Amino acid sequence: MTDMQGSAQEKLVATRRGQILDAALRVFSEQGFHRTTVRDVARAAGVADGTIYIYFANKTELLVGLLDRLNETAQRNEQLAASSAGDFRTFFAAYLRQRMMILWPNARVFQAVLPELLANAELRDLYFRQVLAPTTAVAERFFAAEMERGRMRRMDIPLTVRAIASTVFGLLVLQLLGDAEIATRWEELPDVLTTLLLDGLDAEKGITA
Amino acid sequence: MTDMQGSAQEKLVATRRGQILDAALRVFSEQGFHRTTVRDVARAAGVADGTIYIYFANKTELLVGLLDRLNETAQRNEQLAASSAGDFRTFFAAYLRQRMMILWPNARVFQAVLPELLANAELRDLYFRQVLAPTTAVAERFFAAEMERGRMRRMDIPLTVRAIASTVFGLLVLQLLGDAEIATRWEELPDVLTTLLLDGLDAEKGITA
Amino acid sequence: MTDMQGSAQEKLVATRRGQILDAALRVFSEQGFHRTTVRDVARAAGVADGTIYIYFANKTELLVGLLDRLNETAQRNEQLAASSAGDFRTFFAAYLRQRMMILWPNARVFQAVLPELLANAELRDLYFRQVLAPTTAVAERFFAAEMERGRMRRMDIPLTVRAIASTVFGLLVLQLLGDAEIATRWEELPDVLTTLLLDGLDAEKGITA
Amino acid sequence: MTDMQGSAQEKLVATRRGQILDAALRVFSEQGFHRTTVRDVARAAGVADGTIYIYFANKTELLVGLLDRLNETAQRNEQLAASSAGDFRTFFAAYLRQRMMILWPNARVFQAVLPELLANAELRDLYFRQVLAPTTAVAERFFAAEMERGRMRRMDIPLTVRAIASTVFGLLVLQLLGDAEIATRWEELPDVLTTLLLDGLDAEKGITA
DNA sequence: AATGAATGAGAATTCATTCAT
DNA sequence: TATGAATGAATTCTCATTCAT
Repeated sequence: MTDMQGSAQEKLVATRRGQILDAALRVFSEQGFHRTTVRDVARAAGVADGTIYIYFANKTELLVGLLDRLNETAQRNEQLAASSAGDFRTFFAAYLRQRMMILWPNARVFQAVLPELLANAELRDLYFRQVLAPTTAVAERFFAAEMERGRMRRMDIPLTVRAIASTVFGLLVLQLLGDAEIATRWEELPDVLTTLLLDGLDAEKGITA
Repeated sequence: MTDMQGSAQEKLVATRRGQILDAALRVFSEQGFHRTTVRDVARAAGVADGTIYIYFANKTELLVGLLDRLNETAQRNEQLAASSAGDFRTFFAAYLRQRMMILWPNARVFQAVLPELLANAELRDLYFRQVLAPTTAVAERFFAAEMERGRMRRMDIPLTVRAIASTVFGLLVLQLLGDAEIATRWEELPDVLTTLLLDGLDAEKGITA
Repeated sequence: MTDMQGSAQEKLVATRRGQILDAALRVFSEQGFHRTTVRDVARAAGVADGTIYIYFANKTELLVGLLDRLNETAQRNEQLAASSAGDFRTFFAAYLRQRMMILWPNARVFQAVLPELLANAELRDLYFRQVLAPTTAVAERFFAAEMERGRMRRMDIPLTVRAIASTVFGLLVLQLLGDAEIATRWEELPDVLTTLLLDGLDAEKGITA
Repeated sequence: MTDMQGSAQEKLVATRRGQILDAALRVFSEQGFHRTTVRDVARAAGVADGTIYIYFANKTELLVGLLDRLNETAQRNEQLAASSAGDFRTFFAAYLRQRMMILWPNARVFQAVLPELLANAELRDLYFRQVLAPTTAVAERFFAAEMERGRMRRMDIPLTVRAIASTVFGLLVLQLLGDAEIATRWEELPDVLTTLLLDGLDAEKGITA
């Protein structure tokens, strides 16, 4: 019984945390982390100021909480790409699309979190170690395998992987900076990117093919 | 004589402004805009707190000042790319290298400015209108011309231009987020990117060619 | 119950506001509004600096708060004078005495508030519209009625009313400027003023009568 | 020669001081002493910030300077009233008119100086000792003499003198507080006041006479 | 004498965090 | 648990005053 109480309790706590994080996401992404007061978060969550501190040690932990949820999303989807059946083009297109599908719905989260991530060394390291580095490592292994199998041109794997990740990530940042074209035509991007990154810009190639 | 006094005065003011902006760049990029106090900037610049306000209306104007210098750098180098002699590959490699040569030395500036740029809507709009939009427009015209001349594969110009810009910009951001690989091997990137973006990843193409 | 909690809450808030206003009155009247820091008020009220801002939007609102209390006092006593039974001399003596009884206990408030009232156009307008103009209008109506009834010499009502008000108000100001005679003999003033303003200085009149 | 240089010098200094005081009067009366910066005064006077400190020890001395000029005006006119020929009514009307003629052109000076006079104990004492007390003393002697001569009703001289002074002074303050009636009809006031203060309000007296 | 850049003490205000209820 | 009043450290910005030119 105590056990069941405990888990009901835990679920309630998780719900409350989630509710506060949702509020934090909303206000942080609108006004930025620093311009947002804990009171803003509390109001948005419909709780009192002090209640925030029952679920989070301090204001920064709200950001960490958002980061953790991002991390979970990333991890949940990491396996997806592993199913690399078919030819390289199919694999790559799927890979790209999946990467973008993770990023796009989290645009608001990035708007909320990225500024502080760039400015706060501690947070940056946390994110790098927990999210970026593992993701990069996984991608490197994928691409290395593809290259081994001869399905991909021989290239510098670490830099290429980072370049591809950057293309997607950079598009997100550009959009966060106000680029409307990217925002409105996001769904078209996977195809454009697939062509660009698989076939390249060079006309010679395209024509010969 | 008054004239010369005036210009000497102006030069002194410009020097002082520059000295303060240099200090702001240093401390902002290290601790972030919000964690840095005006006093930190003053100390770093070797002046009194109040002196800052002789040259800048408020703390945010320090950021705008850094942004303006970035803008000037960008504009100074905008013409360079216009010299598009030779074949597309040469043009593109030059274009890429130039883009990166602008960004790389300004990595610190971006570390200082980007977080606030992402978080502050007003600043964001300023940067977008003054820097991003014009730069994108110029690039679109370049690429459109190249495509017309048949030197480049037919592609969606707006999205492709943004994708390429994002690749470079995203690499910068990824590096700012702590990726050591990008930081240490930055000089190798132009070549890797040229291959990636001109020829693509697809082994078929590479082999057939 | 919620209702009672609410009103208890409100009473607490009103108490706190009053406590802070009392402190503000003390320190403002001693050192002047501008020479007094918010910290001074806080210390005098026995609260922390920040607490002031829970009850007042800014330093000036403390002054407005004092002004409002003055206003309330004035309004509460406005009716009193309406009971104009008896002859004109009785009415006038009562009127004068009442006017002075309102002013005199508020001498400190005026010391605190008047300087800023004279210097701050916005505040001045507020006070003029909320207190002075209505009070003058009421007085004009009283005196006009008395004149109509033939109980008072025919005179220019607006200027006479202002002259009488000024005599009382001016005595207060003179006392605030350091005149000890007025301060020590305040209670004798209503009688002296009644004689002066009803009978005049002219010996001829006095003798003939 | 040194002497003449000296006096030329002195005249120049006096002129400069006057120019700065005029500027101070203008800006103080518009914005109030505390809301006005030394830079405001300097700009209004058409000199540099530092120049102010060549002629005045500090900001408060500007106020003292204005007060001194007021003092001089008062003293210059003190004798005027001494010419008390004719009957009491003529004397009193002349006295009143003169008092008001001193005050009225100095309304701006009072707007500039009075708030600080009320708020600053030191300044208040200075003004009281240098201006108010002597003026009151002179007036008391005048009125005492008139009373001795039987030209004036027997009254409490100190309080009556203060009451009369307050009527005039209070009208000025009321006008500074925004009363338009007083401002527009100032010239009519001496007559109204003469009637009020000499004959009184009481209809009985007026009718019998 | 005049200037005005530089100074730095000081003030208003904000806000993360605590804690009694 | 939840509340929100209270706290007071911290921060931005102002401005009287100084002083080298």
